[in-house]
Amino acid sequence: MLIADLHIHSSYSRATAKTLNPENLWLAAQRKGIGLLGTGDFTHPVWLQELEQKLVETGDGAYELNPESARALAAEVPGPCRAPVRFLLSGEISTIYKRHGVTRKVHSLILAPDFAAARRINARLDRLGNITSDGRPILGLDTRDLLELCLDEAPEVIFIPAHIWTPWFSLFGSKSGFDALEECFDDLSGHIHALETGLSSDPAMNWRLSALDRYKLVSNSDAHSPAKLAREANLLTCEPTYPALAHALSSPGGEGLAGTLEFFPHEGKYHLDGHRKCGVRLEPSETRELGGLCPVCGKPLTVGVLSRVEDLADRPEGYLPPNAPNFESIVPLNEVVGEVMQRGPATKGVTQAVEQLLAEVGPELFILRQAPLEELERVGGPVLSEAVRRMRAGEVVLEGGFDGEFGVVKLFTPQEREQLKGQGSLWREAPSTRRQLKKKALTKPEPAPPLLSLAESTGDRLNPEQQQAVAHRGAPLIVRAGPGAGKTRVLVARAAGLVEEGAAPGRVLMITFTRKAAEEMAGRLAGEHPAAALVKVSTFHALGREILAQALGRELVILGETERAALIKELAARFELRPSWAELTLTRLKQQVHPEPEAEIAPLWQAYESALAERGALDLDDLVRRAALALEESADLAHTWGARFDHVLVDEYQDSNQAQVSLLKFLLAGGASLAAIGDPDQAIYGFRGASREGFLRFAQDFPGAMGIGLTRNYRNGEAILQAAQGLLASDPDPGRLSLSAQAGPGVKPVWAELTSPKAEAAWVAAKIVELTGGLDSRQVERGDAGELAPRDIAVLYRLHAQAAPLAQALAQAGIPFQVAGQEPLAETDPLDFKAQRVSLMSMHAAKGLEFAAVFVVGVEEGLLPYQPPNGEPADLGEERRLLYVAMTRAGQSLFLSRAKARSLFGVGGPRAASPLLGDIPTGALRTERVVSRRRARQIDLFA
DNA sequence: TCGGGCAGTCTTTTT
DNA sequence: GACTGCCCGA
Repeated sequence: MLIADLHIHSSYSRATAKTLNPENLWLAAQRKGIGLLGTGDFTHPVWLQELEQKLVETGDGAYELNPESARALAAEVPGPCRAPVRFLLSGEISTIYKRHGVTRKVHSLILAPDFAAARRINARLDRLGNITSDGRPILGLDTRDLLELCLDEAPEVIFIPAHIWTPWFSLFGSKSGFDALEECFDDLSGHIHALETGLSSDPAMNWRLSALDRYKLVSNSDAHSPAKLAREANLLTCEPTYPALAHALSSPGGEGLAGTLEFFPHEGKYHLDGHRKCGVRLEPSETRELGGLCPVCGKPLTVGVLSRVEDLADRPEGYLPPNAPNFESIVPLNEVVGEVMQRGPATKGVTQAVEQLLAEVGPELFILRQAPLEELERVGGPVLSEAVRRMRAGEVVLEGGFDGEFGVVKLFTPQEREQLKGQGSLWREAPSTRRQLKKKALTKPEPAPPLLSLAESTGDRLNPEQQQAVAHRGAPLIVRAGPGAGKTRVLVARAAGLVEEGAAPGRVLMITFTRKAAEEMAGRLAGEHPAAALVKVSTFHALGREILAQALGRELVILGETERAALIKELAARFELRPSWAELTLTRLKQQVHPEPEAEIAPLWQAYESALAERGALDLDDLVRRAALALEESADLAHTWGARFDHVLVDEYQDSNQAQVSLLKFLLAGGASLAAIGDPDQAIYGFRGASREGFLRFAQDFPGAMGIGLTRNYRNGEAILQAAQGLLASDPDPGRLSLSAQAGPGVKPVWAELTSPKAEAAWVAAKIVELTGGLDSRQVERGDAGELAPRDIAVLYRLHAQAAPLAQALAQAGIPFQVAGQEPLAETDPLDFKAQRVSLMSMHAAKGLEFAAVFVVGVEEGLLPYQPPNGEPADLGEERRLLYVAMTRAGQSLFLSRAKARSLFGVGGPRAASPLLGDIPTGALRTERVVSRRRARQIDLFA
């Protein structure tokens, strides 16, 4: 019989023993009696490298410690324990992602057939996330997609959902799992053959689900230290090779896998239900009676494994399937001896006694399972043999674990201990009074924010104003819509409505400002109505390009951004002008169809234009302007494009500039209808020639215009909206709409002041861990868990230069993230577009997006409003709107923060809070006092 | 013609 | 703080 423990961790995983290296694993495996051991953490490149150096292949994907090391270490293995140890490459991956609107956190055990396959899988994972920060990496990837990736790289991969019943991180977990395996793995469900039952459940509990009949049940230790190896394990009758194991775990018959060694499930940390903080432990029936709520704090209970099994079970307790594999419940030897000696399982005396047993009897699992009781009595005394007998017979006293608290298994009653006292060699040790473990006072966690509806609008129905905007026909329409008012929804519904009324979809034009917005819009249109998918969606730039290409009869040569900068730099030097100023000024000029360059720029303007002409090239800004010019110059062209569309819709109208409006007028010349939507309070592209005034001038540009206001905000909690609207009040506008929050009161935005950008980044990372409900179980067990997925969270900054420390802190915390606009450096993976991560992006880039939680960092003087060194004075109004945009991205939670000192472009020193902060009404924010970590540790020590 | 040293510069974005 | 471009000496 071969004992296999396939799920362990290395020292490269969080909260694991530093001694977890190949040599110590080899030693520990023999002491336990394990013949086949997973290496753990093969996804960690450094660990994998160490394994490659220290292990040699024995053929068929199994490895052993190199002979030199084995010889050198042999003396350290107690004689009766010496036996061969084979390794298989194993690892665990944590996926955290949103599926069907619910945050899912699932752990998967993966066995790779050989080093080459492990490296292939790692190469793919490396492109999708951070696999170096932790031996058990966290990826924002759907578990199904992870399986697909593994199958792509190694079709023979063994993929096992890990500890399937634990509440926080598992396939069937009550907090973030699924009700059926197929919900998780979809079309790839057939590739799953085995399930890991975890410490808190045993096979008997799993047999109660007929849905699991077709799966092999395996048990592993998930050890974080050598001592915990094989606390659960598998009994194999097959050869110690990868293919043999793969066969044993997938063959429909029983061959190969004879059974498992199990914890008493009660001893697991999540067997029963309850609240650790409230001291409430409940049986499943009690939980049901209480409606799942804690009788002390009233919040939802942490529902444990037993409850969860009962919820999904379709068979009664005690059901025994035909040909049920065997399983044995065991208690770790140091716990057995600890109880015999009335000492803690990790105390010196117990350790010595265990050592003696290993040296005289054999490996731990042999002692627990097979050693003759007489022999145990001879070495350890009658109490020990009686303890082991009871364990083998299942005569134990159990106290179920709950909400992260381990359960207790007792072999003796106190009276028995008295009676047995004084007998046997192990018993001679004087019992010490058990020290009461002093529990650290838990910091009181903040109340969990009430979940707000993030729905963009009220279900399927449009509100009356939205409806009016959709149904309006005739005169040009301008819709002024605050954040979260359902702009996109109105545009999509309007376009679809026009098509349904009989408009030819190809003659309906939807204009956006970015390609991303265009793509999203096209997707939404396709979802709304099959014919609406044919509506033309384009950016102003793409449209200009199309018009110009037609006018010129050829494809355009467009000067790249770097070439343009180089050219301007060259010319600026010739005319003794600052290149950055020249670039900006040229761009601004080109936002008009007929620019009038002022004297200072005129020579450069002319030189630049002739340089372009010489190359037969255009720059980006030319696309719209030149298209408008071409339409002015050619009546034919103007006629063609004036008749091209029957309906034109424009998104984000506050971003349009004079050249774009001019182009728009040409498109409407043949009588097409116009509907524009936007929010002048979100005009943040003044540097590109767009101004809020352009929006307010709509009625002059398009006479007879009809205006509609959308005032119901479906995105932000009321507290967030109030703070944001308060900010704007410093910039009065009689036309401004007063918005009403539909999503409930929500919680106040948080304001925090940190000492440095690094401290600020660390604070953000810690908050994100909280919001996602912890990324590992230790974090989860600390308190109330948030339920956001990484993709629900964004960190917004004024300058890209702020991204670096944030990225570093998030990487360190193992949070999947992406920095917008600087991805193409690394090779992209086909699964990249599906990966879900925390977004780090500029406030500008965040316009039009929404997130459940938003961090606005660097709310500091000089940074917001940004004051460029020796540049023009900042446009306070525009920067205020920028902060407004940033704040209104947040649905549930908004965090504003600053560093008290920051060095920007080399100049360091203290920095005040942003003057814009003073525009937010006092009381609209909740200031969070942040204690630095060093200080916090001191307080902790003296408490 | 090379390279070391020094001064000047540093947003936000569109195909 | 990091990069570029320019000047100057060898």
